[in-house]
Amino acid sequence: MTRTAPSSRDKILDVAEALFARRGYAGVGMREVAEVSGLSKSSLFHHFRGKAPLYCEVLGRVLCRIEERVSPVFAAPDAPARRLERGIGALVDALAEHPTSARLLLRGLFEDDEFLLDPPPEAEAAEAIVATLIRGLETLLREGMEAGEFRDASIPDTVQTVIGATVYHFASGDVGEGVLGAPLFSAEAVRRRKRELIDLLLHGLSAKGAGIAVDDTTRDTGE
Amino acid sequence: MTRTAPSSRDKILDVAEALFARRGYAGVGMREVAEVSGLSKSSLFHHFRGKAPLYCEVLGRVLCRIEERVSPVFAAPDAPARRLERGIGALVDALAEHPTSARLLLRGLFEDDEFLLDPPPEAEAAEAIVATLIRGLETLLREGMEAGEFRDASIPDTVQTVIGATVYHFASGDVGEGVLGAPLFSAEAVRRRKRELIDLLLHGLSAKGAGIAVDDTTRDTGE
DNA sequence: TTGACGACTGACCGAACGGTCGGTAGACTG
DNA sequence: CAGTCTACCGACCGTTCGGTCAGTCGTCAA
Repeated sequence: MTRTAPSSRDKILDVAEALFARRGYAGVGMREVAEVSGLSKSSLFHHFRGKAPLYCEVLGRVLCRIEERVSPVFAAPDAPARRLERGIGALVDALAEHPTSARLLLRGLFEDDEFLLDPPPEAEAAEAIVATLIRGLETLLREGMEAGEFRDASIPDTVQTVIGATVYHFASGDVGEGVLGAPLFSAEAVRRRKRELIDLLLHGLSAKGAGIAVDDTTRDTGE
Repeated sequence: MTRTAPSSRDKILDVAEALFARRGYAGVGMREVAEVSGLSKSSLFHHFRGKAPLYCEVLGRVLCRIEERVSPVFAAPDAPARRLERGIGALVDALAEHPTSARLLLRGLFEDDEFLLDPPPEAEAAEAIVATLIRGLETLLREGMEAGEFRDASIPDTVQTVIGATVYHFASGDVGEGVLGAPLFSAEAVRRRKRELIDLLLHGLSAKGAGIAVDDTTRDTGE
């Protein structure tokens, strides 16, 4: 793990991050990374053992940036509802800060199939961060329910919903901008996203009743 | 547009759907599709003009299956809340019916960058279906707000949340199963997902107040 | 019987892929 | 000044990519 002068190695990581986010692991060639980085292809193999380790390191960097912001909030001494609120805010901020992050994350989620056989050691660090973040959100929700702040919902499903509603949104690209009719990453759009998400979750998880009646009879149609 | 005997052409589409869902557009070669289909690679080019048109047709097929189930529900004469409830149910059922659908959709969302230049005509049909579904959900939400059933939330953001919470969930693969601690597509998991999603949305969008107070002072930290 | 047609194939093409290798230039150390 | 180390490069390897093409085979209408 030689620490090269930050310039070249970091430049490669930056370029690779942008390209992998746009076209995915299989869609990006080392030649292209080299070209955009202003280095020769051989030099990439000097800094990284191969394409897969490079990809995993890019993914790990993104996950670190997110964990740095989110984990402290989850671990704060506030009430669960307040922690959830600030956690969502921190997650949204983290995803909005680098427009590549959400796409990279979502793509990484899919593409770990290809790394299941022969996984580079860099992949473990990434997996660990994901696990930490998920566990943090789980315990936050559990504490909120035990404290009577949240109603009794399925914790795993709520975690999935939070991930989907945050990561998908900032990964949705042109489709998302079509829905919004405006840029995804403008300060205003990010602010609104944060507010809408928090409002929906705090309303939706509120222990005090007053939802809309649910029609149980039609719930299991289909399949 | 020659309608071949359904066997070979459909077999190719089935195989391509499974492979593209697992490894994405760039990650799948025509050779592999041919091999699994039990045909020679040349035969693929007899049935489809190339890789990109094949991919777009696969995507269109998936979107058709979903639209068939969801659109009638959106257009039903029920009250908005009831339509939303049944629409979510139909969407979840449609995504759960073929485990490849959600992944394909999400991947397709990312990869349309590569089709922006030289888009095959098959791509337009897919775009149109997406637009129809989104418009259906938008008008449903608008009507619900105008009728006083839903509180005044951002319609585009709510659409994004619904897409994220449904499509992401069923596309989340191993990560999702790790969160759930159980299979994603078991009848029980699908039933629970439907219930949790509907509960959260109907609670979260309810016009009758009673949410958890939101702390405005800490809302715009970060960035 | 013939001819047209759709389904299908094997051989082949140029380009791009990830990765290796031998070597060079410069900085730093003894 | 010799030895070493790091950053970097051009040339090259075997493989695989999407795609083309000439041609075979069976079917069916005239």
